[in-house]
Amino acid sequence: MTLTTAEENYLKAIYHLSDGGTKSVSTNDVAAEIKTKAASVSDMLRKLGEKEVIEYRKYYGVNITEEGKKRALQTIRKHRLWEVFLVDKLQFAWDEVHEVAEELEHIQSPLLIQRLDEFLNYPKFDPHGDPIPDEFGDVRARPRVALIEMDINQTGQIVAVKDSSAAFLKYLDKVGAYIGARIKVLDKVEFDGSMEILVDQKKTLFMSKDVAANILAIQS
Amino acid sequence: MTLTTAEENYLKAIYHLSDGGTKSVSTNDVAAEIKTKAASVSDMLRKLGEKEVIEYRKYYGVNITEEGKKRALQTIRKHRLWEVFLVDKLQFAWDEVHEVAEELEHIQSPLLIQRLDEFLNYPKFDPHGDPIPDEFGDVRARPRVALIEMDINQTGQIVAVKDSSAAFLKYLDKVGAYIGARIKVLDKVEFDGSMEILVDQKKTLFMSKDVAANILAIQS
DNA sequence: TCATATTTTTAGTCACACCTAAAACTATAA
DNA sequence: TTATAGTTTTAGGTGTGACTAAAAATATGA
Repeated sequence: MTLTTAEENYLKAIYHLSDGGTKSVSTNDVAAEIKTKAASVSDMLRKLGEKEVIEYRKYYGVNITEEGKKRALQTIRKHRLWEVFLVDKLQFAWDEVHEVAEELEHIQSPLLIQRLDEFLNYPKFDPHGDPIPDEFGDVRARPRVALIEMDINQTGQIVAVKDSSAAFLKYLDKVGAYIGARIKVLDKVEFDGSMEILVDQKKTLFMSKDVAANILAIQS
Repeated sequence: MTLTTAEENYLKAIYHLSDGGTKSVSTNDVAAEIKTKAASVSDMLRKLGEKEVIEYRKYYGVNITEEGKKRALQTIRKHRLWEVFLVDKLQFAWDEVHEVAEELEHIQSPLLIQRLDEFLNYPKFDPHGDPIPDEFGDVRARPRVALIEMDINQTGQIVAVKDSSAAFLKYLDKVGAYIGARIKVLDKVEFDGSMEILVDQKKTLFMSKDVAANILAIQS
């Protein structure tokens, strides 16, 4: 059973909205994510239900099935591998890759993905720090905390952002933060929750609590 | 004005069937090439005519316009660059690349193609020896050499004969050589100048130096 | 020239993925 | 509990790109 490009996109959206299949997702939520109308979503949910990649109860939202989860993870794997390719091999900036990867992820060729994975040396994380599922859909999770949760003098490494909008990525780039940067919390201002961060042992960065809440790090 | 994937495929087919825009192409020929029915082709030709990438006179076939030629060459450029990528970087065999490249060629991102071209070191020919148009649609024609001038292990494609007498053409036909055949020089016998040639990756051919001097090839 | 064969176009359908408008259902709060 | 607000579905329609069947145009040959 094959899925069309549109169906793959719906399934991926449902997977993300359901936090990896742990929550129900409403029709309206899917419509907002896909940027389409609720009426179109109803149609599609009926179809995805028939294909048994979701469980669909009218008026009560959807849950993704095991098969659906597997399919969604395959698409996510392809998306993230292509992102690594674009950044590592074609010198794309990390905020330029999403749209292109969105197209590339629908190319149908298991051999292509296998060889691409090999060519990229089996990367485990994409340029945004998100984990790349293996061919069986298994993900190597890394415990991540929002930067704002870290204590003074703690060290770590930036691994991801919550809000990956182009605007936010551009901002990070401008101030000199990036996925992979080694960081140390120099100060937390109690008054407004803002933080002072040392980046790569040399650059000091001031950020509001809103920014610090959007940056995810692993602690070391 | 943008073209859909289907429209790009039609345009590419028309470009090839018309020998680069030098001949008219019939509805049935297009149908055979695209593997669809003549009725579907009629519909599409009307649409491509409206978009002015072909000139369409009902019942009299189509001619590709300058704009159409440019569009077709862009698609061909993308197809061939992806083929180079698949073979050179992902270790695909030459006969495994076509279907995947057929999908990849429709990805819409000028930056992607520019960077891919750079990454591949601006290749001029694809793995089948076909020339890769530059971003303006210009193609570098390849100098022809007599087969006898080629070295052992060199690959290429037969493009013409010097002596085009019926007798010689008949002889070529009989032994299985033809204009367009992919060849590889397996051996050159010093004693009498005769050659051993692999045709289309499967057939081995022995020919005298007189025959080899009469066949023109491009090298790949 | 005229009947016939071949090619091509038109007419009418279908599936897909979207839309708007309206109806149906669920949730909420007085 | 009942009116109403919000959500979701249904009904009906659109454009794309395919299809079949039938009509129309062109080509061919006695």
